[in-house]
Amino acid sequence: MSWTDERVELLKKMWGEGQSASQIAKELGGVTRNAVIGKVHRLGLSNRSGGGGASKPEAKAKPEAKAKPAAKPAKKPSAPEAAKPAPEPKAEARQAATPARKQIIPAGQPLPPQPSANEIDPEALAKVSEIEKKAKKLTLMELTERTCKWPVGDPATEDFWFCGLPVQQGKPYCEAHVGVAFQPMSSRRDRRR
DNA sequence: CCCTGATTCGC
DNA sequence: GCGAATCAGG
Repeated sequence: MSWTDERVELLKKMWGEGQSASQIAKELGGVTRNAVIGKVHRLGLSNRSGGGGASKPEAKAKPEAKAKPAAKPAKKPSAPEAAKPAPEPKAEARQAATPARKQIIPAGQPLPPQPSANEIDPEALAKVSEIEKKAKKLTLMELTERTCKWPVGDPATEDFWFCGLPVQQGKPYCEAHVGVAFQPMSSRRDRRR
């Protein structure tokens, strides 16, 4: 693929819209995000500003200088995550709803809380039970830093496994489980739907 | 690990 | 001019 006028045009348009290089590359097809970025630079629109006279008095001379002009408007408009986790459940003392068992988990690492029939958004719970069907059902040893560490079932039984779905970046759980793990305290009180 | 853009450098 | 490889951040 070559950079035809049309393709360059689309590139400019998308870049101007704040699309990421990978998105643009995907849209164009036949190119990688590297190609897109390279082109963007060659076109001289690395700085997403249509301003016009993008004066660049200084450019090279300092290969080590890592200047951060900073110009990140809003790349990811999609972020249905508003409420932040208030109480990080890192505490090990969080064993609420295991029916009646000595949930003595051998692992030394902090394990996630049990679903606890607490009061959680019905929706969130529904979501959980839903995804638990798709769960990878991993064993303790199969867990990685990229797998949801939400435990399901009774540790003292064969019927015990970890969710194992892809975690939400940063978090220890998948999206669904993050939902019930980090309850916005707001919805805790006076939550009726 | 996933992602982002920035830079380099052989082609 | 091109873009893979690499670098630097998040």
